[in-house]
Amino acid sequence: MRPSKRDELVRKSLAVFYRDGFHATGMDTLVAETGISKTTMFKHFRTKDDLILAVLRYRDETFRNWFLRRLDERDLSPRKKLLAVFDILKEWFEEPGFKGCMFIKASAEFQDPVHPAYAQSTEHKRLLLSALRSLAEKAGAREADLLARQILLLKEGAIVAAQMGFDPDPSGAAKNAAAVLIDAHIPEN
Amino acid sequence: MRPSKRDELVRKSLAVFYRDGFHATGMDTLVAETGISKTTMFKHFRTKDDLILAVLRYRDETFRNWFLRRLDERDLSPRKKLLAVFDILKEWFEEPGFKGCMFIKASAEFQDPVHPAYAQSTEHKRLLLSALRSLAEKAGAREADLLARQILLLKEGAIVAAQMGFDPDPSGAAKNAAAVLIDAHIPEN
DNA sequence: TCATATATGTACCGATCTGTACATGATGGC
DNA sequence: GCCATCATGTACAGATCGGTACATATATGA
Repeated sequence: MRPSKRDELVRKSLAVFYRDGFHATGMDTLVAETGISKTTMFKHFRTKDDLILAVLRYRDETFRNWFLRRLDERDLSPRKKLLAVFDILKEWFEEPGFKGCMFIKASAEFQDPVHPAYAQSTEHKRLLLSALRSLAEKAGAREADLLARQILLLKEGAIVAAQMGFDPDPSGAAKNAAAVLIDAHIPEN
Repeated sequence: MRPSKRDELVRKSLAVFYRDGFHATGMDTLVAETGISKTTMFKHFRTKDDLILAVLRYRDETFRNWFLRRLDERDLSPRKKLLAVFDILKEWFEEPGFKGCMFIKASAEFQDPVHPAYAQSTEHKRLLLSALRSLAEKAGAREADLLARQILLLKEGAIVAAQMGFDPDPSGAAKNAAAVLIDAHIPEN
């Protein structure tokens, strides 16, 4: 397996960036924490920003795959899947090293809309939104787009609340709210 | 007026931190952008972190005062005030330099729960939540605490959506959702 | 007018930042 | 065994980081 060192670098850097932030993490810290030499790093990525972009791409793939796969594992109706979103969210929040959403944080540190990290972060959310929209359509929602956007708003709000710790049970409150919205948008069967 | 220079420093630094981020803004940048000498800065604040904390305190005061005052200006019932939250949010989003919530960003850059900037950010949200809870109680909500938390989740989600730009009308979608929740929680009169 | 407090400009400290040069070591295919 | 590739360690460049020393204004109040 040729490019395994590169993947290892991306995976391990992700953990450090996620824990400590992007600007706050120097390349020397990455050397110390990943055990990969600086020479090798700059051979695979021309700049720190390039590495950050690769990390974000990797995060988008793994997180989105995990999330959507987790949704599909359960053999639920589209309607119930929309609710199950918040059960999966709860699992995530309870993971030991949970520190919020990497893309929210990336867009907070790279605010310039022209910066690729910002664009990448927005794209991640758009892809999730599109998955939710398709679920809402399958569930027969009257205004599928609106419902999907509202569920995404609840999800993002819950993530922020979980990260900042001002709500005792963000996923629970969000799930309860989502249930009310779903009932309002989808005719009971 | 003795401490006017200090206030000026806080106000002007806030603008730069808000626009460019905390770690990404150096003290030399602050000198250039505020026109205040570095010597003076370090006479008023022992460290950069101390300045950041003063900025966050100032932001908490001004933003929360602005938001709650704006709510009270309109002579609405508590129920309608809960909805008006999202009209005020919309105003904020449409301001020229809008770049998201300073406290979400602060807690993203200073993730250590022990860091005072993190604590300060959480406190800001708690204070807003408590204002919403008191509104929900006055409105006669069955589960005032839950309703307030859900409205706050929608608000935070809308802020993230507005900052990242993945939703065409975050405040509108959030307001619509809030209306449904309010109707579910508060008996129509 | 004199004393005190506050602000400024410049020059600098040591540490850290991203990124590079270069010589050496490991690895694997033929 | 040989060669090309990939990884490593060290050492460093040039810029920027947060923070300080010090001498000089500038303003205020008695």
